[in-house]
Amino acid sequence: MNSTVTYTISDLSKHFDLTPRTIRYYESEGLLNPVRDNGKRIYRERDLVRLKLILRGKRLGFSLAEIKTTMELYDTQPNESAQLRYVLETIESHRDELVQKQVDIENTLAEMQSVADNVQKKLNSLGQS
Amino acid sequence: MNSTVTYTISDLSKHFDLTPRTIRYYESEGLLNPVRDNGKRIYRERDLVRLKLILRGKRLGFSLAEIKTTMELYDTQPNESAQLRYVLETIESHRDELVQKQVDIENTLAEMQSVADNVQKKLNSLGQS
DNA sequence: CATTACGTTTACGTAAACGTCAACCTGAAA
DNA sequence: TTTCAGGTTGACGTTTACGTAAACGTAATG
Repeated sequence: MNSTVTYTISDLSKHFDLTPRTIRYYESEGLLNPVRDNGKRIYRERDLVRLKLILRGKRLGFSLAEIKTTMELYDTQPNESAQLRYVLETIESHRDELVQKQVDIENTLAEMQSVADNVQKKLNSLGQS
Repeated sequence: MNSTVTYTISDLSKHFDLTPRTIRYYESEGLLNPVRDNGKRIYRERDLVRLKLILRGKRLGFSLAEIKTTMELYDTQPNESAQLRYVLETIESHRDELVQKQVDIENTLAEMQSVADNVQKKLNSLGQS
């Protein structure tokens, strides 16, 4: 009972609201590699996961190249201690970058709230006149 | 006693680690507008603030066009209730987008931590053999 | 059996965000 | 006074992330 679920490119296209062109482009850049059935691309669960990672990376402002190297880093499981240490260092720097973004978001949200408050006050006083 | 602090383009260039070309580009796109002294650009506090906003926006993955319209939105103080309501709506949608990014970051950090834990375990067991 | 839907590759086009000259001006320092 | 460090405006080049169109294959459907 090997119920391997598969998807066509238009399945993914609809589900993630991407054009087929975009999905093929991600493959050409080495971010996806679906199997082929008579030339046609067949996507499996693994590709779905990768696509989600790509889109999340893009939402966070990372380039496809960055997303690729990151996924490769997390995929490969090295055995040499030097390599392992390198992975840890890279994760560390990625973490720092993400924490910086958190700070940026917090500050931006706070500023937005203050602007929104002012606008709301203006709206209230205007409706009351 | 009008102590108006000013900066040259290379001042900003060094302080923000940007090339002059980049700073001029931001101006050409309407994101900055320094005054001129005999043709030369003179930047004041207001420009510094704007530049910080630009860089923060970029760190969060926004385009220069988005950053521009956002800064304009927060700059202008409309008086019509329709306009005020529009500002509130826009802020709301920006907020949603930022909150989504927060979620993305939280999830990413969690996954990174789990990978780091595994790598660390591997490193420990390797050093112990 | 012709059409339609869906897929493929190849290739040129495009917008954004700068990099990289070239050719020029200008004020201060040697 | 020459020289040089720093500034200016074009203008063309480059990378990324796709859009778009052409030309073709294939499988199901009326």
